[in-house]
Amino acid sequence: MHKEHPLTKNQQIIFDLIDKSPEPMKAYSILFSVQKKGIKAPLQVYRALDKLVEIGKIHKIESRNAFIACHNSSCQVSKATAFSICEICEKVTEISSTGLSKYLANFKDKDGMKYSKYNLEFFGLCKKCR
Amino acid sequence: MHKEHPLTKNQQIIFDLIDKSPEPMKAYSILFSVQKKGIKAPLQVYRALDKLVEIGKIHKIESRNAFIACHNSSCQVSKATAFSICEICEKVTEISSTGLSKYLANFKDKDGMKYSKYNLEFFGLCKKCR
DNA sequence: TTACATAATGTTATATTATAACAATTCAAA
DNA sequence: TTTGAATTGTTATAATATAACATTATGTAA
Repeated sequence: MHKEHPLTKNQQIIFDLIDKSPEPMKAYSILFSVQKKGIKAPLQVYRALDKLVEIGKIHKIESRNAFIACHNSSCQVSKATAFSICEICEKVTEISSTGLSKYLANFKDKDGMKYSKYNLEFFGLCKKCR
Repeated sequence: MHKEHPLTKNQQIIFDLIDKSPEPMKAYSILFSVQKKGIKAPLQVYRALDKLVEIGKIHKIESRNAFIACHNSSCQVSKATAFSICEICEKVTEISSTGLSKYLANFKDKDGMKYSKYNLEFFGLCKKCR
């Protein structure tokens, strides 16, 4: 369980924006959208993004350099992420599969080593784009 | 099975460099290293990298914006990649586990959808850094 | 061989993504 | 109420990646 720190002003503004977006948002597109609210510089955006990622409110889609809000209530989620990405329309969906997360959380490599964190990105075509 | 296209000059130079490197290499560090061989511009590097990724000779570590040579002989490997990454020393190892790759290749999401490609990055501490 | 298509190269410029460094402010805990 | 940590504001710059266009090499089929 986490202590639920309330978000700060910039964090809240940026989280709300990402949370409402139907698609992953990129940092400079976020910057553009929040300039009217007084967030003027890239660093202000990146700092909020870093924090939001750290506390698990958003995730970074590494292959796209973009951010989506987390809608998965699980605690572990910032350390164990999986997404499906449509290679045509770029729609991204967070995958929450107990089977998958258990499998990966317990995965051991050749040396018997377990890992504390993972990120998995699946690529293919979404229903609409098939 | 692939038809084995021989690499072009730039591709070969850049592949050799990455292949010899004990750690993932970044594009501009590659550029710096190959300037004495006549590769002067970022685009020349990125084009070779793109091609090498496409044909599966190297992989991109998305969370690090860096590239490593593939040492996995499997054909599928450019569409199905998994790595372990040490969060202290940044050592990256390609994971080749039949179990893992079968599990992921056959993974279906809630809608019963399968994916043509995936990339998985595990994070933790390597043996030396524990 | 010639000519055609395709891929690769070279080059300049620029777009995109991200962080360094430092000063000022906020805010909760001791 | 002070003090320490986190957050913010700001300017500048670093790091990563692509656009656009001209040229050169390579393979393939007539």
